[in-house]
Amino acid sequence: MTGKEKVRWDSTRKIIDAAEQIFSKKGFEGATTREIADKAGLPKANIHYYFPTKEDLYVQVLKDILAEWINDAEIFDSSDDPEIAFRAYVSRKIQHSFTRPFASKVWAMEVIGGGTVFDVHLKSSLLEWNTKKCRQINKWIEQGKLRKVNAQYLLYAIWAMTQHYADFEYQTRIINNGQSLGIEQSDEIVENIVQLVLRGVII
Amino acid sequence: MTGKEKVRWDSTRKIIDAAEQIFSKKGFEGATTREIADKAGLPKANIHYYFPTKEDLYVQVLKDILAEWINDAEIFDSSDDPEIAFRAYVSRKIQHSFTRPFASKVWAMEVIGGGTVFDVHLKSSLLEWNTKKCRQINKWIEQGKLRKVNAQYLLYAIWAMTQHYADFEYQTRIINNGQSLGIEQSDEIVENIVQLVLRGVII
DNA sequence: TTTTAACTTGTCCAGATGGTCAACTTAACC
DNA sequence: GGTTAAGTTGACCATCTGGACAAGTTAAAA
Repeated sequence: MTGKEKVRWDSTRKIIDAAEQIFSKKGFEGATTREIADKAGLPKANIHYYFPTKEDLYVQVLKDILAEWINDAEIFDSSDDPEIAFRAYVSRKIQHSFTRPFASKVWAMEVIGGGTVFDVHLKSSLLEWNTKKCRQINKWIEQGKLRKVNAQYLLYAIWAMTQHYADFEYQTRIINNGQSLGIEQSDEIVENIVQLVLRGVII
Repeated sequence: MTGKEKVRWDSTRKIIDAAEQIFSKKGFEGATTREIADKAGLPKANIHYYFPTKEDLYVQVLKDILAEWINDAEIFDSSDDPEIAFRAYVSRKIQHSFTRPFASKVWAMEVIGGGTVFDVHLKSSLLEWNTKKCRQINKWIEQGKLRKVNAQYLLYAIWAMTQHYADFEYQTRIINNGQSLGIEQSDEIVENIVQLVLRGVII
């Protein structure tokens, strides 16, 4: 990758990173292209060269995030042992809360706000992901590895708890005396969520 | 309450209700006073008569929500039996997800976005609430009623799971074939969360 | 070297934004 | 019934918004 290719790649990367931060603070409507441009260190017109509209950019940011989550969830199928699978999945998800804190927030804002963009571009990917995971949990139940729980509600519970540490980072920081929960606490957090889940579902 | 008093009360109520909806869709920056006025069925200038600035209105909406949550959590102290207390609290929280769906979303957006307003006006109330609840859980642990768990993380877990059904209603709806989880499912949801919590903490 | 397509950016614009204000109506108190 | 304070509202404004565009620069192909 040289010359123009590299320039294109660098610029889009810079723009998406900046957009992720601004969208995560203000949501789609509240974010301004100027602010995104400033954070990216590029003129506003340049943003519009790579992403014709604000919405195009927003969609790209959301697609990136879902792709990463779907990737995270692959690990769910990595083991036939639900304990290992749950722990691996939660662990990855929590890691990402710390290493890529803005991504999940953009998603959260989009969904909370009613998912206008979501509806058109992301619905089917999410549904597919969800169906697959439910099927896996139900398989474990059939195999007698898990208690007979509602797979969907269990998935929501795991989702909710892991998301919390990313999305509500600000709230947990306030409660933790203004000190961010760092990567050092992540093992503790993971273990806590996993314990709760396992005691709930392992026979 | 007659005449002017009633007028004032009616108008502020209408405005706050409308604001709650708009803020929950667009966040603080994305919401416009015009849109709030339209939803409230009042001229924009009238909004500014009761709430001089957009931020004044926003703060009021957030304060209302926190007040309700603090009220919800009173029930936590209503019983010495943690099982009864947890069930009552989760149940109330989930009820509110259905009866007042916008409130929690405004809060979520504020916190996710970094809590500028939160910081100044709501921090201390939240901290006080949190400390009290942790103390109660720790008391139960000392009394041997609960397993030795980290009270703070347990509180986060309960918080996250209950919030999920309010904040991510849109996502759960998509997954549920476009059909909203109605008040009819609320018992099921409550029982699911409570079971997970109880299996995790009851000795 | 010339040509061409990709990229950059300062400038501009129609429409929207939060908020003001002055003219007005309503209801309560003397 | 007259005075006053509370409430209403259309018109207005400085500023900001997403986006268009034309004049430029860069780098790769001919």
